[in-house]
Amino acid sequence: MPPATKSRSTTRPPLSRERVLRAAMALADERGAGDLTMRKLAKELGVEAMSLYNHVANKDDLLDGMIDLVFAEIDPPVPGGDWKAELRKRAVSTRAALLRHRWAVGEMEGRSNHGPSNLKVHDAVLGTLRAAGFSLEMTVHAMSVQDAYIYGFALQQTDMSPESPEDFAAVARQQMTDYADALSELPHLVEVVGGHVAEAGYDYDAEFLFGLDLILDGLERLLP
Amino acid sequence: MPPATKSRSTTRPPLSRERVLRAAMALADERGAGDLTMRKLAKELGVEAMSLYNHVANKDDLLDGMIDLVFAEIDPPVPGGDWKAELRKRAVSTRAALLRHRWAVGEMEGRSNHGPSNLKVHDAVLGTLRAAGFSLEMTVHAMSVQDAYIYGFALQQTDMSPESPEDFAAVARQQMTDYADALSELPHLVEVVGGHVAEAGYDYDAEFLFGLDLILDGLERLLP
DNA sequence: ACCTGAACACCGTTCAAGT
DNA sequence: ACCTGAACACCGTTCAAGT
Repeated sequence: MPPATKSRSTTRPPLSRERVLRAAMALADERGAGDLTMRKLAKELGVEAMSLYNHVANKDDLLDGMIDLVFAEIDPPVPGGDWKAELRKRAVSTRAALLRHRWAVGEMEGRSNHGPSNLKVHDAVLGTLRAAGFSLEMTVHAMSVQDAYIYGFALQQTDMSPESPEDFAAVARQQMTDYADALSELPHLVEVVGGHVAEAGYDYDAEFLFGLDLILDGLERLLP
Repeated sequence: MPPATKSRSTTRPPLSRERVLRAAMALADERGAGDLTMRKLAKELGVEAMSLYNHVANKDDLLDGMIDLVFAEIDPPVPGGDWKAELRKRAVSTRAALLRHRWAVGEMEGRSNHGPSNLKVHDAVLGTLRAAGFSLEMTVHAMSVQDAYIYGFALQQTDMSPESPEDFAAVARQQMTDYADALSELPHLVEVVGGHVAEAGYDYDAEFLFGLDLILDGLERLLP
């Protein structure tokens, strides 16, 4: 038996950037970005707030790191394969990651430091488009429209909370009675939401795929 | 001359929800959403922070109101006209409003109270699609894909700061040297950014219209 | 009815001091 | 090298008190 050094072996493992980022991600996932605080994060790690600054430069650096962890979860497309299938897979995988970490899309605004995982995914997207035969110019267009759509859809989905088509339908019905007074000026909203969504519901997955395929089909038509 | 009542006529006009919202919008436009603070907003209005609570319920209510002011600036489409032209105009006008108020898109996440101007624009979009001949189901799809694209594009544009194609090209060239060590693993990024964007630049307006027309053309093809 | 002073329970971050 | 206590300059919001 080794001599009992003044050991603190039951103590938490030492802090590291990795551990700080992981804990921050877990905290934001559970309680939302608004509740992510240097002080609360430190408490979660059994440490004082000021210790975090040994591993991240500041809160912005922390968020940059967290966001790149989200990008690390994305399945990058493989250049040279079936380009439409590969890009479809990447889009679905990106949306899934943004749904697992709902705080992410709201924090992406204004951020200019793209992390390595982000760059890796985008390199793969560009490579897939080039291998499919798109010109340099068209490759830029094609990535831009896909990214805007994917992030924008995720932004909208964090907007209204009901998740299942059925819940959505219930909310739609409720709103029809809540807003009753204003509705005389909103005939088309009444027709579409009251007459369709309120009974058919709103299926986020199907809705996402509709737009995604519309865009991918449109791009295919532009191939030389 | 009227009797000099104990007047404070040189005083600021009395507070009102309208005046509070306008001042908040001006402050956020000038200094960004991060600098919008109940205390700073009050100072701007020559008043103490606590007075604001007579006109807005809390900061969230303030942001709801500000966002609806942004929607009020959007040119709604006119149902029954040339549907593609009308929806194109609405998309361009939405992007312009989001560019004038760059804080807005980042604050839209998680918000579930849609204001009257928001509802009015969306009612007009739905009406335009219905008048064009889209089914109820397809109308929902069509609005969803357009909104996702418009908001997502705005989100991306607040990401990287350079505005003109030339500035963008300069940044692209700079990045090619900054990231030099990582670039051996990012061949496609080097090809596209280094070989195209670095000299042609990146034109946000043209880029936006490319994706917008791709989507509108795709929708047209789905008309009965 | 509208405004305010003081207070409460928080923030991110710096800095000198500890081990 | 890593951690911390105390402090600074802030936050949003409540509440009782003023006019």
